[in-house]
Amino acid sequence: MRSKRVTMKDVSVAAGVSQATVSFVLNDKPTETISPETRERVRRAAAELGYVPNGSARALREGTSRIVILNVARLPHGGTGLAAFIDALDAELERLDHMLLVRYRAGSDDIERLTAMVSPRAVLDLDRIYDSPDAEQADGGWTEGLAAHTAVQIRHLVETGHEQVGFALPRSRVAAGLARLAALRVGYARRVLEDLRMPQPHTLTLGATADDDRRSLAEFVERHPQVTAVAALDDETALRVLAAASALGIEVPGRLAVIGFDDAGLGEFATPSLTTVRIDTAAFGRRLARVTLGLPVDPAAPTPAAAVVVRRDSA
Amino acid sequence: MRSKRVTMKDVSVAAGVSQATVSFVLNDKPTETISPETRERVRRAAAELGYVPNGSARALREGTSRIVILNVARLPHGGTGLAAFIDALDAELERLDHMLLVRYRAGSDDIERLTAMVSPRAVLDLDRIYDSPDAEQADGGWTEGLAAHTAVQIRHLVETGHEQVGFALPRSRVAAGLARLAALRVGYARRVLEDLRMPQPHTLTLGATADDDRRSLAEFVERHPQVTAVAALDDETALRVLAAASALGIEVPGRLAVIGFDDAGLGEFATPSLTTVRIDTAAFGRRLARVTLGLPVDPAAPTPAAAVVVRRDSA
DNA sequence: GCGGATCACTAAATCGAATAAGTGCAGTCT
DNA sequence: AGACTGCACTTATTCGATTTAGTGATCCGC
Repeated sequence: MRSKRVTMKDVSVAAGVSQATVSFVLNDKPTETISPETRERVRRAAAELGYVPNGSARALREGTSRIVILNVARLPHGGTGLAAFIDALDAELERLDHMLLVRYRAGSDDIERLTAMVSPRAVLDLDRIYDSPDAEQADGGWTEGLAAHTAVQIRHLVETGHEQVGFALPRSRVAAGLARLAALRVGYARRVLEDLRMPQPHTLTLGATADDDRRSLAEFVERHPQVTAVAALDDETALRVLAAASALGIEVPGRLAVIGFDDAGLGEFATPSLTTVRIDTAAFGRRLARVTLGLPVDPAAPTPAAAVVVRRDSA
Repeated sequence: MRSKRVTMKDVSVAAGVSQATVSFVLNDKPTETISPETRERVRRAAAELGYVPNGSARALREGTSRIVILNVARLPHGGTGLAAFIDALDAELERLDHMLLVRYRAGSDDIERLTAMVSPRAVLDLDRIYDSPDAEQADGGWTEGLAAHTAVQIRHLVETGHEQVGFALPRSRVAAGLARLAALRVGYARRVLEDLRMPQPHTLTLGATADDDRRSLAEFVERHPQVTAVAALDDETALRVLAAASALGIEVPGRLAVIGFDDAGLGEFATPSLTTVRIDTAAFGRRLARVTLGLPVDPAAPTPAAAVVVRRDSA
């Protein structure tokens, strides 16, 4: 029952040509001249036998496999933006005959092991887009987009009349690998406020438990009574602010408006329901796929991904 | 600057032996007799040059790479149990000189592509433990544990005096790939209740929006007034039940107790805070790693992983 | 002191694909 | 007619590891 893998040799025998010819046909080598009839025969034989190229052999010969690794420090808590990003990246890579695999547990030594074991075409980093041998700036517009999207979040607060805003971060998660992302977000928030000639944000750092959150928030509102709205790092953080506010009797959005980031699904079910920013990361994903493989980016593609405020009750 | 990869040949030259000898030494081939001095020389040379075996070459020769794929249908929403499971699986595989990579986007054709491209040692499925060529029942005690853990969840409700319980499922997620897991959980719940000579559970299926949830819950409590507690598929589902109950003015846990599954972190911050089941999945992960690679399972290892009720306010 | 076993290795084949370097043949140019 | 070019392929090498089948040297028994 276990029919062994079909190799190029099998295809060549079936088509009555040499193995090299099969390779030329199947890879559409433009430098080689193969007659249309032979091409057809080879292709048919390959299809009939169900030939699938062996990735290991290919990787050995070419020096690099057709695998792209996405490095994620910790298990992500499903924001829809992240999911869509991964989906799109994956789909586009698949179209380009590559495959996306995700690696948890970052670490520099890990990347070395990874490189040796799978010779990936590139290693991307969710947090910091990692350097690949092919594309120096394999960014795909991510950070650029991050700035734009942070602007959408902050601007919503300003446009709804808030003059002094805060930025909420979870301490534990920041330590666990979101440090860089958090720093970027805070930086962009500062810049947006500067551009709008608004005062800089105060930082609200949550703790490890619900009690910590309450204490932090209580202290925060007391220390900064002029702050009437907070933008959170993500929806989970925002939901924690909501919970703490509810426990403290702080009215949301009356006394304090709260806005999340990267709609995570659960926000809709909170009370008050969470206003957040929904990001169309699919375009990013597709673009990053091409950039990563060193392909030209379709200039007609919509470059600046859309981010819209999902306006619910909390802001 | 870009010093090319160190190969076995390089090591053999440095150690003054043949390439075959290097392979024998580095892989500790028991059938071969190599003198201690030579072994030492080879090892030193390899260490000095920083030799790392090429995974592609190895995979080509051996027919299978040292990569294990964990197939996850959709982006998971970080339960701590899942995270710990993945961490432990990963760590143990690393100890055994293998590597865990995660693949989103399941699908049978995908597995074929995957097999061809990376020749993984095994493909595991978060939902259903997938068959690998080596281990027929590469289960690692997962389903067995799932039964035990579901029992812990249900028993908590029964022990706190509830005579008729419900089981809450999200419709959308069930469709999106948790179908099998959900079916297993419901099945185990039924069995536990049967064993306890309690009535079978009624199913509460949530919808797509907060409004749907409210309607579903309102109908559920009206139809089944005797149900005083619900066990949820996971924490996210439980939090949605909590939100709907709060909106409907249904007292939790007074009128309806709610218990989650696989402590997801956010439950602590809800009001009322979510009672849930915390699972020690690390032992599973380690065990599964060994089973997957066809290694004997350490009999001294604690087999039945512990699951404890994290008792908070909702049940 | 000579056949055979054991030791400590080495040479070479192998995995499957990509590709550089040929090869034979038809047609073209001069 | 002979050299040359282009076409349609094939042969053979390569990637880096594992592994089988040797190969000389030493040791053992009788």
